[in-house]
Amino acid sequence: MRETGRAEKRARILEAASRVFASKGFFAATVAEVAREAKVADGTIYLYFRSKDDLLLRLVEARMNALCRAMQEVLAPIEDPVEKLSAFIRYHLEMVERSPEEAQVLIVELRQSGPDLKRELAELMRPYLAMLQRILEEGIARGVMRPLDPRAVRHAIFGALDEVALAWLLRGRRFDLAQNAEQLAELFVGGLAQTSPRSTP
Amino acid sequence: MRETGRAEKRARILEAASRVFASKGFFAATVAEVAREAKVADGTIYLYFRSKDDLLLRLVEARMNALCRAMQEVLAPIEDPVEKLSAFIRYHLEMVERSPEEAQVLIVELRQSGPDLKRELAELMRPYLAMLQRILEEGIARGVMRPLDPRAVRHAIFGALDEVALAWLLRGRRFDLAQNAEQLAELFVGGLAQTSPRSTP
Amino acid sequence: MRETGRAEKRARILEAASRVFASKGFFAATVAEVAREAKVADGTIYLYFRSKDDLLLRLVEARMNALCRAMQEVLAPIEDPVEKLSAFIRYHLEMVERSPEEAQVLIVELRQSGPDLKRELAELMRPYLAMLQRILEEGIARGVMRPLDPRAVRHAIFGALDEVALAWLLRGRRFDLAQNAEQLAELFVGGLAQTSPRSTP
Amino acid sequence: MRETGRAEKRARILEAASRVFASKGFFAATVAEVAREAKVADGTIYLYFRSKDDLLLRLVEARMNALCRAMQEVLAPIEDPVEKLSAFIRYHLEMVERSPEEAQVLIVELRQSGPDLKRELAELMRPYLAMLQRILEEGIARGVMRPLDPRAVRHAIFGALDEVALAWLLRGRRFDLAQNAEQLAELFVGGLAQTSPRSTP
DNA sequence: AATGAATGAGAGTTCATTCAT
DNA sequence: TATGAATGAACTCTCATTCAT
Repeated sequence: MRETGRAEKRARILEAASRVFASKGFFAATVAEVAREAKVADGTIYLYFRSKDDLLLRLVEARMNALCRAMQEVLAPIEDPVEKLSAFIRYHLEMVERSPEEAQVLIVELRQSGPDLKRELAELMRPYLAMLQRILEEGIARGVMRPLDPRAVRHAIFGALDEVALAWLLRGRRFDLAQNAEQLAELFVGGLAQTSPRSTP
Repeated sequence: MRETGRAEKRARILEAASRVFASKGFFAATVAEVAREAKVADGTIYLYFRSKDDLLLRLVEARMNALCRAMQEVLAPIEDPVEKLSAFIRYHLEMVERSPEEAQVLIVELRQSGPDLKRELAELMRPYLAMLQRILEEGIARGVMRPLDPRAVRHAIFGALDEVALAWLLRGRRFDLAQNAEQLAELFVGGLAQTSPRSTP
Repeated sequence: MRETGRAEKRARILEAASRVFASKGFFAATVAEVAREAKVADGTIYLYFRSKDDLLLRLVEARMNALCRAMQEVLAPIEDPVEKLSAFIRYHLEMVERSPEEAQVLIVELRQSGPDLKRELAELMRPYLAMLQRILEEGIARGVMRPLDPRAVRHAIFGALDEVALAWLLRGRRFDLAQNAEQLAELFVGGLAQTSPRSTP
Repeated sequence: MRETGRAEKRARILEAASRVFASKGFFAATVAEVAREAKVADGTIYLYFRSKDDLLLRLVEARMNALCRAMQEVLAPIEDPVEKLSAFIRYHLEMVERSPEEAQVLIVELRQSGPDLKRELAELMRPYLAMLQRILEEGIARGVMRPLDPRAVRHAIFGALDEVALAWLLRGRRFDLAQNAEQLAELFVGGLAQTSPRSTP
C-alpha cells in the first residue's frame, strides 16, 4: 500500500460517493455515510478531498473524463458527421443504460448545489459538450447539416438526452432506453438534414 | 386587511421564496432568509405553508398553473399542430426571458430535492408536458408529423428547452434567447417534418 | 351573556384544559389546543388566565375545591375516625373511577412542571391532605389509632392512593379499583389499629 | 483514554443530566444545559444517547439497576418476610436520604414525559417493584402476613415511599426521613400482621 | 497515513403570548 | 369582550470538519 494504495483508496472513496450520492442525492448524503460505504474513517475523506463539494466535483470530473474518452473512441472511426451525431446520441444513452448509478450522479445530482458549485460543475461538462458541438460544426461546414446555430443545437441535443435519461431513471428504468435513443437520433438527424437537395427533382 | 390580506401575504412569501431559492438554491436557502425577504417573522411562514418543502412545492405549483394557463391561451387560436409546436417552443423561452427569476425556480431548483420531493415536483409538471404531448399526437394523427414516439419526443423537446434556458441563466443571460428559440423551433419542426411527400414529384 | 357568560366561559376553558392536559400531558399540550377544544380564540384564554401555568394552577384549584367539598360531605355523618379513614380511602378511589380524566390531571400532570409551579401545586393540595391528617389526629387522640406520626402516615396514605390510581390509569383502567380500595382500607386500618388493648383479657 | 474514556464520558453526561433534570425538571431542562454541565459540546450528547428522551431513560435505567443491586444485597441475609419488608422500607428511604439528587430523578422527574416515555419508564421500575411483591407473596404464603392482594399492597407501599420522599425533597429535606421510615415500617408491618395469633393469650 | 471522537454553528420548526382589529 | 394572525425566542438535533492519538 504505497503509491497504488493511495490511488486505490481515492478511487474507492469516489465509488462510494457515487453510490451514496446516487441513492440519496448530494445534499441528503452525509460525508459519514460515504466514509462508511468506502470503509474508511470520516477524517480520511479529508486526506483525499478538500470538502464535500470537492468530492462531488472530483467525482463528476472522473466520470466526465471516462465518458469523454469512451465517446472519443466510439466516434473516431466514423467519418460522416451525420452518422457521428447519430452514434453520439445512441452511445450516450447506452452508457446511461449500462451504468445508471453513475449517470444518476451526472444527470440528477449535477445541479444540486449552490450557484458556485454549479458553475464549476458546468465547467467540467464543457469538453463533452465541445465534442458534440464540433460534430455539428463539421456537419455544417461540409454542407451535410443545415446551418443552424451549433451552440443552440448542442444545448438542445444535450438537454434532450439529459431529460430522457432523467425520465428513465425517475420512472425506475421501466421503458426501453435504446428505443428512445433511436427516436432521438432520427429526430435530430431529421431536424438537421439539408432539405433543399430533396426538393430538387 | 381581511381576505385580501391573507392572500397577499401568501403571495408575498411565495415571491420572496422565489427570489431566495433562485439566488441561493433551495437547499442553501434558509426559511429565515425567506422570512426576512418577505418581511414576516420566521413563524409566519408556517401559518401559510406546512414546511420548507411545501413552500417549494406550492411555489412550483403556482408558477406551473400560471404557465399552463398562459400557454393555453397562446395555443388556442392556432390550428396547425406544426405551428402550435413552433409557438410552444418560442413562447416557452419568451416566458423564461420575461421572468428569469421564476424560470430559475422551475428549471434549476426543480430537481434540488430528496427523491420524495422530486417525485411530487415531477407530478406538478405533468399538465404542461401533457400539453406538449397532445400537440405531437395530433400532428402525427393528422399526418403532418412523422410517427415518432410522442413521449420520447416530448422529453426531448422539454429537455432541450430546459437546457437552453439553463445555459442562458447560468451564463448571465448574455446571449439572445429569442434567436435560440427560432433555432430550436426550426430544428424540431424539421425533425418532425414528413419528408416522404416532398420526395414525390 | 354577562356575568354568567363570563363564569361559564371560564368553566368551559377549564373543562377543555382538563381534557387536553389529561390526554397529552401538561407540557405536550398547547394553549392553541385548549382554545380549540373550548371553542374560543387563542387569545381569549389570556383574558381569563394569566398564563399556561396559571391555567393548570386554577384547574387544579377548582378540582381540589370540588373534591374537598364532596369528601367533606361524605365524612360529615361518620363519627368513628377509623370508619372515617376507611371511607376516605374508598371514596377517593371511587372519585378516581368516576372521573378518570379529572383524576389524571390531579395525579399525573400535577408533577409535570418546573419546581416553582410544583410548589404552588403542592400548596393547593394542602386542604385535602389536612382533612386526612385531622382524621388521623382525632383517631390518635381518641385512642382508637396507634400514635404514629400523623404527618408521616398522611403522606403514606396519600402516596398509596396516588400510586394505585396512577397504576390504574396507566394500565388502561383494566383492574378493579373498588377492590383495591377495600384492600387499602384494610391495610391502613389494620396498620393503625390499637393492638395492645385487644390482647388484654 | 480508550475504553475507560468512553465510559467515563458517558457517566459524566449522565451525572450532569441527573443534576440538571433534578434542578429544573426534565422538560424545562435543555440539552445544551446538560452539555454545559458535563463540559462537552452539545453534539457530543448525541454520540452517547439517541435523544433527550433516551438520556432520561438511560439515566433512570442506571439508577434503577444500582438500586436493585443494593437492595438485593441488603435483603439477601434476611429470612423473615416481615423483617424483609421492614428493611425494604427503611433502606429505600435511607438511599433517598443518602443521594437525594438521584432520588429526585427517580421520584420526581420519572413521570414528567409524554405517555410513550412514561410507559418505558414504568417498565424500568418493574424489577424493583417485583422484588417488593415477592416479599409480600412469600409472607402470605408462609402465613406471616394477611392474605391481602399483593399487587395492591405493593402499589400502596411504593406510593407511600414515593410520596414521603417527595415531600421530604420538596420541603427542602427539613424533617427526619429515618424517623418517617420507622413509622412507615410499623404502619405497613402492622397492617399486614396476622391478627388472629394475638387473640391467643 | 489513518482514525473516529469531538466540536459547535446552524438548521427547521413550534408555540406561549401579544395586539390591531 | 373576543378574535386569531403575527411574532420571535428557544428548542432539539445534524453534520461538515478538525485534530489528538
